Amino acid sequence: MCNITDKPLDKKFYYQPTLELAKALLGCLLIKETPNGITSGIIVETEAYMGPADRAAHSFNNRRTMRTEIMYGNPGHAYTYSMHTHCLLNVVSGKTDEPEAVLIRGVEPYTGQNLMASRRPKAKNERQWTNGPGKLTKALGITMADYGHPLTESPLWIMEGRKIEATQIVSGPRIGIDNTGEARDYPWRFWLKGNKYVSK
DNA sequence: GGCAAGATTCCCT
DNA sequence: GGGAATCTTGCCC
Repeated sequence: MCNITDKPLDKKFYYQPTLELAKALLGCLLIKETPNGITSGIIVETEAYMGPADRAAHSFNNRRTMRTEIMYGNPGHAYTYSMHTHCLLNVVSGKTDEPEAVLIRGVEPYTGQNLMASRRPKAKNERQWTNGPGKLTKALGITMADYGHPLTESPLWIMEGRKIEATQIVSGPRIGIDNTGEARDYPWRFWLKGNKYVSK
């Protein structure tokens, strides 16, 4: 399928429209290097957050704070967000001053399974290592320290992975944003049909 | 400084 | 299915 020593995706990859990027990221390989070793997973589930017009987005109505600042810059950077006891990973998209992002909600383990297992002691099976946005960051060792990191460089990057046919991609409403009015129903969540590492 | 809320996960009344 | 866990951010409710 692919070799982990291959090159990261070029910066140009991130300059496509956010909804296109959310679909293009499916099948790509997300890689994280730590002192303990290297882990990677195939992206199987994403959600698009469409900036100022999207009530569910942190950058809704052009809200600009220390936390959302990275989304106003160039695409292709990591937007990590701390949620309760967990950390979530987004890929910044949209050009400068277009604060859009794609949330990574699920990956399929590819390399470093032993390390993932040790980082996810509560998981009862392999599937529970990475079938959720907070789980996959823990399994891969992604933390708030990765905020703003360019996804074209070590130690956290994305490269081409599995080829995905358009017919394998399914879309539907996003998850966990029930109190955001009409934005709740937008079909901006994308996943690979039948993949068991999809969160729901 | 303080407090409320949150794109979640885990465990149990 | 419901509530606790427990950290960061944002705004002063």
